[in-house]
Amino acid sequence: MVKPMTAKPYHHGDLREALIVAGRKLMEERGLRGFTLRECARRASVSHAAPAHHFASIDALLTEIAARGFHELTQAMMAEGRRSDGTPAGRLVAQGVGYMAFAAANSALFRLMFSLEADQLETPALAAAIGSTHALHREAIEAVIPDAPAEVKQRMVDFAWASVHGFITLVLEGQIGDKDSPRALKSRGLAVLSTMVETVVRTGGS
Amino acid sequence: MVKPMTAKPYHHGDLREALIVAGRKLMEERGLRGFTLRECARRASVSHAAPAHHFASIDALLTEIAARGFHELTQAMMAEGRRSDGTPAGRLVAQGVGYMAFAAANSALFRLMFSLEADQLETPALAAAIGSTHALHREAIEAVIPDAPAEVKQRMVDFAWASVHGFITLVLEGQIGDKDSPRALKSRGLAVLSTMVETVVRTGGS
DNA sequence: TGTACATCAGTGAACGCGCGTTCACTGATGTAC
DNA sequence: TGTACATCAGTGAACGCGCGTTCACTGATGTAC
Repeated sequence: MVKPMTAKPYHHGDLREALIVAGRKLMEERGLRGFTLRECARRASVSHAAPAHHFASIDALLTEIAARGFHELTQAMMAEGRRSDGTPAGRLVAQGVGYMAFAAANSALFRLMFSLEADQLETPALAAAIGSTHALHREAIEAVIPDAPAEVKQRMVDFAWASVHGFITLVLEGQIGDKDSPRALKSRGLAVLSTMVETVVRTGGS
Repeated sequence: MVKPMTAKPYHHGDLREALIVAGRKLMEERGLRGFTLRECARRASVSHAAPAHHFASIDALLTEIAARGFHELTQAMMAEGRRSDGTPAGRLVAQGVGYMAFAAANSALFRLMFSLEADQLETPALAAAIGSTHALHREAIEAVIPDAPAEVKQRMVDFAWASVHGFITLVLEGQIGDKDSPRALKSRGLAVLSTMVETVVRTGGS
């Protein structure tokens, strides 16, 4: 008696990973509000009690998904940075473009990443992922103004991040450019980015 | 037979208003996640079915609370603006301070205000409240750079708002300065604000 | 190579929960005459 | 000034829902001997 190939094995293989993938997709489709463990299980074709073997709670799964998000965000920024003209200023702008593009393409995930509770933020894997994103941003700023005093660098790190994050957040929440075409919106974003980089150069310049 | 003064009247008097007030407080205490109609009713000392006479749904109540929030935000910005040195640049910074202070003092409400769905944003009362906030901000920018071309003004409106909103959002979400004292954090915020206003002046100056 | 057995990763039933909303109702209010 | 009556704003019971989590279980896997 040969089992057909389509028979589902009793063991999933890598349910943990499957739940993360399914959860991420669910998040994008339904938002945080529509995110449930049971639906994640359904999408992974598994009973709703199965996830308990891999995640202690729904928050643990969300935290893992957010950590992946920060990893991807960092990757997106790096990829865009590599595509830039190679100057420090060009790279800073490009990373900003990568940041905004990632947020726009994964808005629910992005929202999740920036609405985590304090206890979630303390999870080592997540903290590490966030640390990488921060570090990448800091490096890009420091490359633009290598000779500036530390406090100025810190100010510019805050400032640059705030303007990029603020702009795309306001766009995602419908506060900016809800009547604009995607093209017009992108141009407004680029304007913010170039204003930002000019400020960094001028403020941190020797 | 005289009824004691403490006897609850059958009719509430102004349940609609009471629900908004209770809801706002609940939002601050429990966040959006812990916000329920039934708890609002409980806090207004009324049966859980009573709110239906005043709000068609829980979202309608949330929308109203958000609209109040935008009103208060505008008031807070104006109040801080009046306390400034009277120069256009000083007023712009002061309004930014008011914005950040409001967000910090009402973080859950602030989060609600910036996580509204498209259909909620279309509610006339809310749209009007948001419009006032936008207008106030725009005026402050235009006063700083009255002679700049319209596109530059628009760019600076976007830019200034993005940097202020981005900074305080990142702080509230624990991404910036989670190890800082409130005093240190405020100084980082002020640094962002002064960098912002310098940029506006320089970019829009004749 | 075979077998016993511990461990792991699933299942499906059940629990308890609080929610939003609906419904028939009733007490209170205010207005027309 | 009094009365009938429509309307309004509450009540409390009920409905149906899907959720997270727990539990005893069982099938599958892998390892020691």
